[in-house]
Amino acid sequence: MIPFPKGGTLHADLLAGLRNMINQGELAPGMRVPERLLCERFGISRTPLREALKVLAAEDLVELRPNRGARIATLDNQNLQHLFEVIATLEAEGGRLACKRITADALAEIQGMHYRMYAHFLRRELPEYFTLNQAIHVAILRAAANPVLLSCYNGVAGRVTRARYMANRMHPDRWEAAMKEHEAILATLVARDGDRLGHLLAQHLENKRDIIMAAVATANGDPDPEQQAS
Amino acid sequence: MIPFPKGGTLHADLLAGLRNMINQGELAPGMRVPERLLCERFGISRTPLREALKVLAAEDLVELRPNRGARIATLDNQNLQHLFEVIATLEAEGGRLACKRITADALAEIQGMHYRMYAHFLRRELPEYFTLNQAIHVAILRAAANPVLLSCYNGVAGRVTRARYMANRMHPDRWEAAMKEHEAILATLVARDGDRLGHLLAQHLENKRDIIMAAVATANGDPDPEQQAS
DNA sequence: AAGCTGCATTTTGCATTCAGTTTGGGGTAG
DNA sequence: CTACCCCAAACTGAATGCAAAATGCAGCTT
Repeated sequence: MIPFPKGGTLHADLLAGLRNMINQGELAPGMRVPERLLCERFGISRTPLREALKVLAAEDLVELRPNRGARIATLDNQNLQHLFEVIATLEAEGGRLACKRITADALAEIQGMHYRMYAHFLRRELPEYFTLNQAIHVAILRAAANPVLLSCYNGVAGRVTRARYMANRMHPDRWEAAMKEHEAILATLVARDGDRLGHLLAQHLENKRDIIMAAVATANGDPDPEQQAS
Repeated sequence: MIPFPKGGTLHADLLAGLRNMINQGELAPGMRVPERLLCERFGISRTPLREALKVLAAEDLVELRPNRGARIATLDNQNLQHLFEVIATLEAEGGRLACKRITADALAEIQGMHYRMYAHFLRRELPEYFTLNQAIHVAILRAAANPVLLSCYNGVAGRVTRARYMANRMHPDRWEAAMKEHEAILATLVARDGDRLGHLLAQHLENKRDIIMAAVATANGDPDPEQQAS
C-alpha cells in the first residue's frame, strides 16, 4: 500500500498522486489503468479513484472508453506539435500582457529566479535549471494577471510534463542557446516590449519543442532522431 | 423526474444535461447544487451526479468546497474580461493557422454558413443568426487543424455560454457592424491573410465582449450599463 | 433582547454491493 | 488444423449503505 500526500479530500489527493504517476512514467502512455490494483495500492475504494479518473479524462490525460476501462493517453509527435502550438500561443499572449501589467515586485522576483537559474547553468546543474526555468515561465504567465490564461496554460502544459521528464539531458550548445534566449526574454520583459517578448517566447517554445520531440523520439527507440516536421 | 438525453454512459449524459441547465440559467450562478434534489429529478443515484460535478469543477463551471457542497460558479465582469482575453487569443491564433491550413471544402462550408447567416441577418432572425455565428467561429477554429486548440477553445468558450444566453437581443447598429465584421473576416480568410485575420477576430471578440458585458450588467439590475474597463 | 452552546437533522464523502458488459478460453464442427 | 461458438471469470457502471462533518434550531446565559 503506497502512501500519498493527504491534504484534503481523498479524490483531490488521488488526482495529484495520479498526475505524478503519469508524469513520472509510472503509468506508461497507452497502458490500461488497473483500477483494482491502484485501489489496493492506495488503500482506497474504487469510488474516489473513478472520480479522479473522470477528471483526468476531462483533461485528456487519460482516455476513457465506455465499458472498456481507461488508458493513459499517448503522446505522439502530432500531439506534441499541437500542444506546443497552443502553449506557444498562450505564453506569447502572457508575455504581451505581462509587459503591460507586471508589478515591480514580480519583475524583481523573476530577475532573481533568472540569476539563480544562470548560476545553475554555469554549474551545469540541469534539474535545478529546469525547475527554475519552468518557474520563470509560470511567473511570466502569472504576471499577465489573468487567472483564466494561467489555468488554461497549466492545463495544456501539464499534458507535456511527461515528455519533459524524458528530456532530462540537453546538448551543451542548445543549453547555451536556451540560456541566451532567456537573457533576451528577461531584457525584453524589463523593457516592457510586449510584442517582441511574445515573439521571443514563441520562438523559445519552438526550440523547446524540438528538443523534447527529439528526446521522445530517442526514448521511443529511434537512435538517430532527425524527424521534426514543420 | 426530468428526462435528459441518454446517449451513452449515465455520467456523460448527466454532464451534458447539467451544462445545459447551467447555460440556460436553470442553475443560477452562486446557487448551491442540491445533490439529492437533482438525483431524484433525474431519477438517478448520487454516484454519477458526483462524478459529473467533479468534471464540471475541473472546468471551473462549478466550485466544489470540501464537505460543503458545490456552488455554480459566478461570472463577474472581471471573470468575463479574463475569459474573453483568452478566447480572443485562441481565436486569433486559430485564424492565423486556419489561413495556412484550411481546405477548399472547409472554406466553402464556411462561406455557405456565412451567407445563410447573412440571410438571417436580413430577416432579423436573431437566434438563427447567433447559432450560425457561433458555428462559423468554431469552423474557423476547426480549420486550424489543431485539436488541442479547439478543445482549449471549447473549454473556455463554454464558460461564457451562460452570459451569451443573457445577451439575446442586440442593438440594430451593433448588429450591422457585427455583420460587416464578419464580411471582413470571411474576405480575409479567403485571402489567406493570417495576421490580419487574427487581428480582425480579436477585435470582433472585443466588441462581442462589450455587448455581453453590457447585457450581463443590465441583467444584474444596472439600468444604465456604462462600465466597461479596458 | 442578543449572542452563545449543545443537540438533532441534513448533507457530504467514501465503502460496499449489485447488475450488465466485455473478454478470454475451451470445446466443437468443418 | 482452423474457425466459430458458447460459457465463465473479470471488469466496468451505477446504486445503496454507513460514518463523519456541517447546518439549523432550541434553549440557555449574559
